[in-house]
Amino acid sequence: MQPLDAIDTAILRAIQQNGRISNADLAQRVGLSPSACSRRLDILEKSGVVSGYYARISPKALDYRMIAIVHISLSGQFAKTLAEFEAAVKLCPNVLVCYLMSGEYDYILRIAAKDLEDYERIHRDWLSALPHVVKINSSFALREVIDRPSIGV
Amino acid sequence: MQPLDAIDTAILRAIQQNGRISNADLAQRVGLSPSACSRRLDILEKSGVVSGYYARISPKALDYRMIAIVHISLSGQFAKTLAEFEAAVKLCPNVLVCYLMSGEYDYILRIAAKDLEDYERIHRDWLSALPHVVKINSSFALREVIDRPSIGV
DNA sequence: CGTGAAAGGGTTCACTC
DNA sequence: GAGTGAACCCTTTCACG
Repeated sequence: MQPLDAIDTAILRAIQQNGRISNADLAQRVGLSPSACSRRLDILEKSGVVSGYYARISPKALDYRMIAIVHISLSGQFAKTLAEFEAAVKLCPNVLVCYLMSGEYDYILRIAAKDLEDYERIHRDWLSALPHVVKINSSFALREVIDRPSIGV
Repeated sequence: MQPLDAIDTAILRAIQQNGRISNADLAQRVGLSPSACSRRLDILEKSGVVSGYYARISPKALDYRMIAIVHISLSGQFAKTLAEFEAAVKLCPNVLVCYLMSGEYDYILRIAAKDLEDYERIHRDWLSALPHVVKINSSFALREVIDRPSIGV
């Protein structure tokens, strides 16, 4: 991937804020003709810099008002242990993010729940049932300060 | 917000996967006429269930290969202390996510960096310079298992 | 990279069931 | 609420300078 110039950067910034902007408007905003802008965007999409377009659904509007951050430790780091855990965690729709980590805990999860009672259900029926888990540590978000879809460019 | 029926759910699922789907295609996919589909989507947007559309930029394509999870403790929980910290953290473009938390640490951050050297720079120039910080704990993602933009509907 | 034009498709009405 | 049909606007995408 060749480095991005100022115009590519401006394109990325624009479509990151508005994924449904038309090519004509985008071109005007970055100071390019529609054809040139379309060519650049095409390259950015085909090269994988733009990996897709998504609608953002507000969790609150769907009545998901709680965000929990959960640290999990497993009984070992064998490949089979990790694979089985990951296959199981992928089945839980409340898990928004899951990272395999270095350090004290093996996994960090971000989980959406409707309320504390809902979280208790998730904890009981999903988290505690995950294979190879030996330690679960939950904490709760009091406020969302930043939530960017990607790095600022 | 009134509860969503099966068609609303199907609409949300579709636009979550493809934010640039045309209303005509969307209508066909959920089994509605274009006009009815447009009306429903309009309601979903105006009521805030759909909070926007955005392009997903691949951090890897921009050469950001590292994800760090950082736990931070402040010297107090006074409103002024939190406000000053949050104002400062918002200025760092590498911070993708920041939550004010209950529990042992005050904040959890998700940070993108190009490599370890880049992360050291961020740690030195940004994190350590944030006001009121008394404790920083960094760990690194070995693998991204799940990263959903929103909850599955 | 910009211009211009052609073609194709999408959105959005008013109206009906 | 949902479907139909048509008009209008806009977008995309060429070939060429």
